[in-house]
Amino acid sequence: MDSLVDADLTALLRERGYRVTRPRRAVWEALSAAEDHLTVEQVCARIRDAGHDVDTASVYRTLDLLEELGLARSSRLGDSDASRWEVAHPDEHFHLVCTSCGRVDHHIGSLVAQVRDHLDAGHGFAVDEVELTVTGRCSECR
Amino acid sequence: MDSLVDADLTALLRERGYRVTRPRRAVWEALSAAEDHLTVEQVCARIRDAGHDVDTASVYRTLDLLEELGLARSSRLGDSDASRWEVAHPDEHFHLVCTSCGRVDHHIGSLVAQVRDHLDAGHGFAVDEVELTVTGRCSECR
DNA sequence: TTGATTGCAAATGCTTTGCAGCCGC
DNA sequence: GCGGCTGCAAAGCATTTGCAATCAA
Repeated sequence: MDSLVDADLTALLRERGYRVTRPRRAVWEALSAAEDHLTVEQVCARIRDAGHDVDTASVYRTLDLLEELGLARSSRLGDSDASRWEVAHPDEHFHLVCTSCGRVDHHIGSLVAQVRDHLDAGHGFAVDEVELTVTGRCSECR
Repeated sequence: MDSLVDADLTALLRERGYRVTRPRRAVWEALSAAEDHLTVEQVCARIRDAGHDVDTASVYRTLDLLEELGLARSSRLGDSDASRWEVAHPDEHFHLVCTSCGRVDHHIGSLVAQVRDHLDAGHGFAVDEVELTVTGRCSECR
């Protein structure tokens, strides 16, 4: 699996004139393998667990780069003050944050697209990004 | 105007067993008078402009209190890392952030309610808060 | 070789906290 | 007067930055 993931990253980096380095591969692998959203600290931890060691500053720099490349996406979820990162999925989705168990679910649907269409069509606002976060209690905690 | 605004705050504070102090009134007045969203630093500045002087820490504490009372609302808008505060309007709205001029518009509509209904009805998720932020370019900047 | 990239450490900026003194009740 | 609140200063975190050393190309 890593090979495919790696191929994507490598190709994109080269294409844009960036170098393919170990920190960059490590961050990307940690992020791709993650089920949930990761803080920078968690990304570092997973890289360490995988036997590598990458400086926190480099992780920040790499995540910013991945975002610029369209491969990663950051959001501020819940009440924590640390940004959380995930792989940028092509489909638009939003987040359901449970205030009780802390779980973050993805919810894929037409809602985000509806917002986009609504604004594009009638309000002269050129939508770039739609960020929708819903907090509450999930089905298991309610 | 201030008198009405003040009356609301005073009554609510007393009711909940909190004291009515000058910093609390000053923060509330600054926030109520503001058209747009204010950072903590901006709240301090406006209070100073009004001839008072309040410590930043107290402003933070007061804003947290106002949020708990349901009078104020905070959000992280755009790319800035400082929270921005506004009076908690009873109607649900979302924010349109222009990445070019930085302006933040309120947009009132049924969209937020739609999201809420959608989730409440079919997904077993007890919605507490819906936060919707749209970034892009406003009609004047596009 | 060459310059982009990293690691390290220091700096920055927002926010929180401990505590002594003050002031609303 | 009592105890909640404030102001002050220091601490806490997440994030950024300067710079010399490193390493991909």
